[in-house]
Order: sequence, then structure tokens, then C-alpha cells
Amino acid sequence: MADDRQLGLEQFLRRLMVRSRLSAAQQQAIRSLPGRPEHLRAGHDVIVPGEHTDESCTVVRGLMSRFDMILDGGRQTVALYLPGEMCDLHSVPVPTSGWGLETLTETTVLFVPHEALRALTHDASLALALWRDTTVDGSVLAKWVANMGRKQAVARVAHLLCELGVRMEQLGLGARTAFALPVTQAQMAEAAGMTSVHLNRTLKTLADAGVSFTRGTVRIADWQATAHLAEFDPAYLLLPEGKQPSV
Amino acid sequence: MADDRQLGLEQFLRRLMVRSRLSAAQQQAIRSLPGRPEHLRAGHDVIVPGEHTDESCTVVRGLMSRFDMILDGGRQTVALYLPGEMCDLHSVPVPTSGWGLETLTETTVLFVPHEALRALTHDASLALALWRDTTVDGSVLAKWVANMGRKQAVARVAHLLCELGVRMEQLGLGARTAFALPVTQAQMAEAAGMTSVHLNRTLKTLADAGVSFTRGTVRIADWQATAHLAEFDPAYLLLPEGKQPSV
DNA sequence: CGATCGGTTGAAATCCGTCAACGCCCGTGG
DNA sequence: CCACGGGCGTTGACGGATTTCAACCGATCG
Repeated sequence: MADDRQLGLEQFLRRLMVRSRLSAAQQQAIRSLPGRPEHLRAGHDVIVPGEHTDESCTVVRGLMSRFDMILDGGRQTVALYLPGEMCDLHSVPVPTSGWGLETLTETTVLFVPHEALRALTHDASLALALWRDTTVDGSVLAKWVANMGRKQAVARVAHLLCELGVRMEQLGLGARTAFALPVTQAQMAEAAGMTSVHLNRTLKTLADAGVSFTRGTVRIADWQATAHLAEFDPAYLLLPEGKQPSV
Repeated sequence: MADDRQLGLEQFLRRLMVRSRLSAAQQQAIRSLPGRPEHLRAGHDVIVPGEHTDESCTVVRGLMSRFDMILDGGRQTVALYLPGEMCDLHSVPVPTSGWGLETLTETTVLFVPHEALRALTHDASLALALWRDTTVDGSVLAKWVANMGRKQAVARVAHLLCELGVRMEQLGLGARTAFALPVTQAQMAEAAGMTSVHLNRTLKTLADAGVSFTRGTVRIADWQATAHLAEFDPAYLLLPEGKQPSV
């Protein structure tokens, strides 16, 4: 539908405004961005690693992953994107992406030309807002590095679920303790940096701790305990409480 | 010395210009940034995780690491910073850093107030250049996630050494096949996401492949073979060959 | 000369990947 | 209606990779 452009931009704007103060005119500039919505099946590669692109895409509905490819054909998910998030915002300053982008579920995306996004940077506050948005991405990546490097499977998976819970809740897509995540165990294993077999066993262990992931739904019975188990501290998600400075 | 400010800014400018075209006036704006140089011993924590800061810092001489802390007191290095790189550029849009910053060797840093950096963003091209610089950081982080997630010790360490080789070479600090890296094995283990004991054994294995790391010097006898072993493709470092677009 | 730090090594325990098989569900086609 | 096949989840057994614990050695420094 044609409304997907409006919807996608509205969600993107809302995400920006979580961390950045924007004037009415600046908000309007976001809402007026051009965009081409597209509806995609699960498992579709939007961008193949190494491909050059001149548009970014935001998730309208569904779930996407940015991944790197290993020689043996295996994939490692390096970032997950939820509705309202611009997967490829970093390609505005650097259009040659070494990463692939794929849909994990049936997903509606909105393609926005780089040219239009670059034009926004003539407004210093908007430039800062966009820059800030990719910084959040970087912060999440850094946390993922720390998790992969130092934690073992149970804590790593728990951390991933906590992170997704908070992000979902922030987007109004459920509670951090109960939200839909319609992905396969194999897909989740790619994000957690482990085998699907081992993820399966890990989920079993987590079930004893009151964390379940069945039929596409995550439930966390005891948030405090799980967050502690995962050593999860949401600070790195850079959520509100005292907005960030503007220019 | 007072010249450290000039030197640091000049190196930072050079780094920016690897990927961004800047006019004479824009270059001058970088060179005119205020800055407070400081000389620090090895192992000094410049920023403690969670601390708020209103300046960024660039490495003038030496080596720094950005790290995350685990409950048991262990640290995971999430990024390494070489001379000319601005460790904390991402703190310009988001001044509350969840990360710590420490010197790995004796290091000279230059602190630059956020205010001055934010002022630069009124020039859209400079804003894009700074944004692009943090994007490179993010790209490296993503690659680290992929390495941690999917590769085992030998390939992971080899990849780290290849990356540092290329980055060092780019900065004129040696050849990718022979460069100084005066860090301890424990420090390198923190970056590679493994125990110092296992790193030690891994280095031994790598020695058979012609990769040595002794007395603070890395030597890679057969670059091709090592890059292949590590599945190292420098594309993610976003080096020149066709500069990035400006506004 | 003792103390400390960084590097090295061995042995045991643990985590995780691999291989292989099985069951379930569901859609498809006979 | 049933047979078949494929995707997905589950489980067991095995082996390899990595951590942990502990000890030792050499160099450096007070």
C-alpha cells in the first residue's frame, strides 16, 4: 500500500525523536522524504555483501538482519533491525557496504535514496540526529563484541533476548518480558554466534531459568534474574532520560 | 610539548582525508580545533565505563583500547585506536559512553572539546566527514562480531594482526608484514576474545605459518597465505580507491 | 636478593561443534 | 484420503577447542 511510505517514515521519525529534539520543520523534512515501499518474503537477500547501493532501507514491518559471510557459506548476523530502524543509514556516508542484508520474516521495507538523506545534513541538527542514530548501532555492535568475546552460550542468548525485549518495548511492540519474535532457532543461532544445535540446548537450559522461546514468542518470567544472568544493562542502547545535546 | 596539539590534529585531518574530500577552509577548521594534549603511562584508564564526558580524544602517539567490563572484573577490548584516530568521536552525538578507554602503551592523547567538534557540523561536508569516520569504527566492530562469532582462535588472531598491519601501514607506521605492536599477550588476548594462555598457544601455532609476534613486533612472512588463513578482506576498513561522496 | 611481571607449559575440566538420527508439523500431490 | 517430502526442532554420542588451575622460568627493578 501507498501508506507504507508514510508509516515507515513516521516510525523512523519517532525513533530519531527518542534521542534527538527536532523542530516541527525538521520533523516535516523527515516525513517528506521520498521512499519506495516493498513487500518481501522471509529469507530474501536485500543486499548481497559487497554490493554498491544508493539507497538506505528502513523496516516498516517485520525483521531484518545484517550479516557477514564466512568462506564455508555460513553467515554471522552482526545486527538485527526492528520496525522504524534504518538498516543502512551508515551507507549514507559510505555507500559501499561489505555486509549483506536479509529479511528474517515476511517484511515490508522502505527504500530511501541516499541523495535525499544526504540533503538533510545541510541542517546541522538533522545531521547530528542521523549521525547519532548510527552511533546507537555502533554501541550495540560494541556490546555484541563484548558478549561474543567473553560470555558463554547461556548468558549470550539471555543477553540477546533482553536486548530485543527492551528494543521491542521501546517500539511499542510488546513488553520486554513477553514479545513476538517469529524467527527460527537457526536464525537466532546465527545472531548469537553459535550452532543451532547448541542454541537449542541453551534454550533448554534457559527454560529452567524461566526464559522461554516457543512458537515465535519470547517470555521472560523473572526480568531481574534474567538481566543479572545475562549481565544486561540497557545503558548501551542509549535510551532517553535526558535527551542528547543538539547543535 | 605544545606541538602535540598541531601534530595530533594534523594526523586526525590526514585520517579524515583518506576517505573525505575537504576544501582548504575545511582543512583549516580541523587544524584550528582547540585541544589539550596529555602524556599518559601504559595501563591508564582515560575514561571509566559509564562516565560522562564533554571531550573526545585522539591518539597522537601510542595505542589505546576501548573496552567493556565483565562482572568478574575481566575486560573485553571492543576497539583499538592508533595514532590519528579519534577514539571517542561517537561521543560527540552521544556524550554518555558506556565504555572505558585505556592506554595500552605509553601514549600521548589530545583532548578536543565536544563543543568545538559539534560546531563543525554546521558545515555539511564536515559533518559528513565526521559521521563517516565513526561509520568506519562501526564497520570494524561489525567485522569483529563476525570474527568472534564464527572463527576459532588461529583465524581470529591472524585476522586481528592482518587488520592492524593494514591500519598501521595506512598510517605510515610500518609495513603490513612488519610493524611494531608493543603490547603484552594479555592485552592482545583481551582484544582477541580469549585467554592469555590460549593466545600464547595460538601464537605458537601461527609461528608455524610464518606469523610471529615477539618483543613487540609482528612479522608476517607470507601475507597472501595469512590473509587467506584469516579470511581477511580489507574492504571493511573502507580505505580510499574512489573517495566517498560529499554533500 | 627478593618481588613482580610477562611469558611458557602441562593436565584436567568444560564448553561447544559435528555428525547423525528421529519426530513433528504441514503443505503438496497422487 | 493418504503418501511423501521438506523445514524445523530435538536428542545422543563423540571429538575438538578453549578455559581453568597451577606451576615454573627469565628478565627487570627496587
